[in-house]
Amino acid sequence: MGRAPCCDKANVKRGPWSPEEDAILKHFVEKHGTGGNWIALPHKAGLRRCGKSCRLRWLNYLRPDIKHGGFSEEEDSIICSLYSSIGSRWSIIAAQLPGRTDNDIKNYWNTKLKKKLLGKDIKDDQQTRRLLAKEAAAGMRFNSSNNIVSETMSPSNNTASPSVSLTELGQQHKNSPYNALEASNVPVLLQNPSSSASSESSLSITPTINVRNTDHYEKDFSQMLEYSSLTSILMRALESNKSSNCSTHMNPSQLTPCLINNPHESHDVAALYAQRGSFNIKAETFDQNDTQLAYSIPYWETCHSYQSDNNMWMNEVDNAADTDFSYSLPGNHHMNELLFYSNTNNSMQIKDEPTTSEAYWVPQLAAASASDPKSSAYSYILPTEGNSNTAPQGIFQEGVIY
DNA sequence: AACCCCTTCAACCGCATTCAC
DNA sequence: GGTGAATGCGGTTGAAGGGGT
Repeated sequence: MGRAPCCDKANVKRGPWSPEEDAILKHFVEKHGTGGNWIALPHKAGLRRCGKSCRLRWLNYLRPDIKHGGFSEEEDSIICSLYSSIGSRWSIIAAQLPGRTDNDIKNYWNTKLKKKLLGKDIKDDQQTRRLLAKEAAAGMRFNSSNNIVSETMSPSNNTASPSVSLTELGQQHKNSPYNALEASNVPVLLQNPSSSASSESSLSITPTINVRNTDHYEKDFSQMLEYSSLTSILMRALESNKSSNCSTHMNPSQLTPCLINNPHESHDVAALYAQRGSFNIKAETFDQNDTQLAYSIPYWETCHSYQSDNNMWMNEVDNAADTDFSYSLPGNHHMNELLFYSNTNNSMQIKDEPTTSEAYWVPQLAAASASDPKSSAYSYILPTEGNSNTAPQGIFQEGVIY
């Protein structure tokens, strides 16, 4: 047997709420709470409304922490960044903006923000997101230390207090194309071992997420060994927010698991750091002696991604004349898995079909020191192809805060 | 004043998921 | 495990209001 019937739809009032109805609902909820049952609430409160309507009215308008009025520049920025990354998932975006409702943000986006940012030549959602990604990529700048300054995310002071955890995100959307946010993956990587014993990592944009969970990396590392013949990989994401002690501006919700693959049996490199939407990437290759190899890509590239007509995620490099860099997403992969290949002449290109579909979470972390960015970069050495005597060796320092 | 067009945003709708039985 | 109500979400609608002619 199921539950009792919801409500008598023939006898409920519809349309705009009167001030009297608002007062009744507000008074009732503040005094008694929802009781975990919105369907029964209108009857108890003496309202001729559907429970669903009551819930909507309370959540979107009456509850006390609702922020009415115009959106700030910072809120605009967060909305744009998240929209370019995850699309129209308003509830998640709203979770980043305390006091704002998903309905609010959705309306604001559709009526104002989209036009304000992108002009009136918008044909469809896909174009919108692509343009936004370009905007975001254009917002990436280098400071004098050659570190990234993300102007578009710019949550350095973290005024947003997210109310949704990554675990919740993963659970809510485990079947979405973005299911790399699954709880089983994300919190482990982003967990701060030095913090409380909470099993969940808050979706916050704070430096505290940047602590390595070595157990996970060891496991990750061993998996990687099975598939890669890379000689050495260095991953780093440099950012300049030294004032907050090595914080990254990146929002964890935008992190992308990356597939590292080397189908060419050469010393190709796939060194990467990615977030959906726009991202900056620097690829460098080192041998076991930590000597930088000649075919490293010694400069930053600003890339941005977009969804192609056949729903494939593609990327573009802003300065394609310098580097032919690209990634593809095979059809049997999640959309947010990335493949990075390179040949050995300092250009990167898509080669053969991948030989593995394993995905790896990539350290999302930033270097602590602008003067010596390598000092806190994450790196590990992989055995050279054909040299089975070379013991796999991960190199990382326990407890290092990036 | 009347009409039209556009913008805004609260509310609704349909669907997918969760949950109680 | 099956069923159906409850809940949550995103897309859409339509009333209200403002501005222009």
